[in-house]
Amino acid sequence: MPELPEVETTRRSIDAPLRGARVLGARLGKPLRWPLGCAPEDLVGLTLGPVARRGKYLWLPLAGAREGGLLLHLGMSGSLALLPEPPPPPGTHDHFELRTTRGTLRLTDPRRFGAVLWSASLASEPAARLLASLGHEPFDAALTPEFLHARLQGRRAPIKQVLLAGDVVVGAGNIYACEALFAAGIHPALRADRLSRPRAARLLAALRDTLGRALALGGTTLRDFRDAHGMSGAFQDEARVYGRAGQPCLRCGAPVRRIVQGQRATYFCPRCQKR
DNA sequence: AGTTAAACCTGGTTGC
DNA sequence: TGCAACCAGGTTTAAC
Repeated sequence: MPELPEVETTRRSIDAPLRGARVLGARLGKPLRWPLGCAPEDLVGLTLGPVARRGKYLWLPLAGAREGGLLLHLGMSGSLALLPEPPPPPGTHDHFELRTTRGTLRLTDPRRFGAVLWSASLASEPAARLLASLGHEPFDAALTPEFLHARLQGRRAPIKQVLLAGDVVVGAGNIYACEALFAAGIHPALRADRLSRPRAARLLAALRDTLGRALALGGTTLRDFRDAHGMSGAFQDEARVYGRAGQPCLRCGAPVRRIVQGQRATYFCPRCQKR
C-alpha cells in the first residue's frame, strides 16, 4: 500500500496532533517484521517530538527518561489511525498501539510486513542499518539530473527495478514507478545505464511530478489506505497505466501491457514508452 | 558488486 | 458452493 505519498500523508496527519503528547501506555499485537526492541512499559512517560520521514519510514522521536524514538514502516498493508478516547477495542490486525494524552495511535497491518522498532537515534542501531542504503529523497535539491544519470552508470538492471530498489532515489513503489516511467515515455525494461542524460532528466521531472500530484491528492487508496483520520486518497483515479492491463492507453489508445519484472507486475504502454 | 529469487504474512478475487 | 491458484501498495536476506 504505502509508497512515499501515502507515508508522507500519514506523517502529516499525525505530526501536529501528536506533537508534545505524553505516552500513557503501549500495547503489542501479533509479531511484526522484527521485535520492538524494548519493553512497551519503557515508553510510558516519554514525550513525542516532531514526526519525521525518511523514504517510506516514519520516525517518532521520544524524549524523557530515555532518549530515542520509534522507527516505523507500514510494509505492504499497514496504516495508522489516531483514535480519540476511548478507542474502540483493538481488532485482529491491530499489532501496535501507543496510548497518549492526545489520543491513541494504532497500527493496523493485516499482512504484518510492517515494523515498529525502538532506536536510540536515527544514527544508531537498528535504525542506522535500515536507513543506510537509502538513496536521495526525490525532492532533495542535491538530486540533480546529472547526479541521477551518474548513479545509473554500471546498473545493468531494468530502470523500473532500479527505481524500486530505492538505493538511488527513494519513494517510488510499484504504482509510482510505473506511472513515472509512463509520464517520461521510458520503457520499464530499458537497462538503467542505457538511459541518456536528457532522458534521466525527464525521468526525474516525471517522478517528482507524479509523487507531487499523488501527495496533493492524499495518496492512492487501492483497497484500504487511509491517513490517521480515516481519509482515503484519490490518486487511484489518476493512474494512467497501473492496473490497466488490456485497456487502451489514455494517450495513444494502444492496449496497456502487463509484464513481470523482479516478481512484481509492471504496467506500461508499448507504444508510448521507448527503449 | 550487482542481480535475482525466496521469504515474510493475510485476505480478496478468479477460475474450475 | 467449495476449493485451489493467483494476486496485492515492500524490503530484507540468502544465493548465484
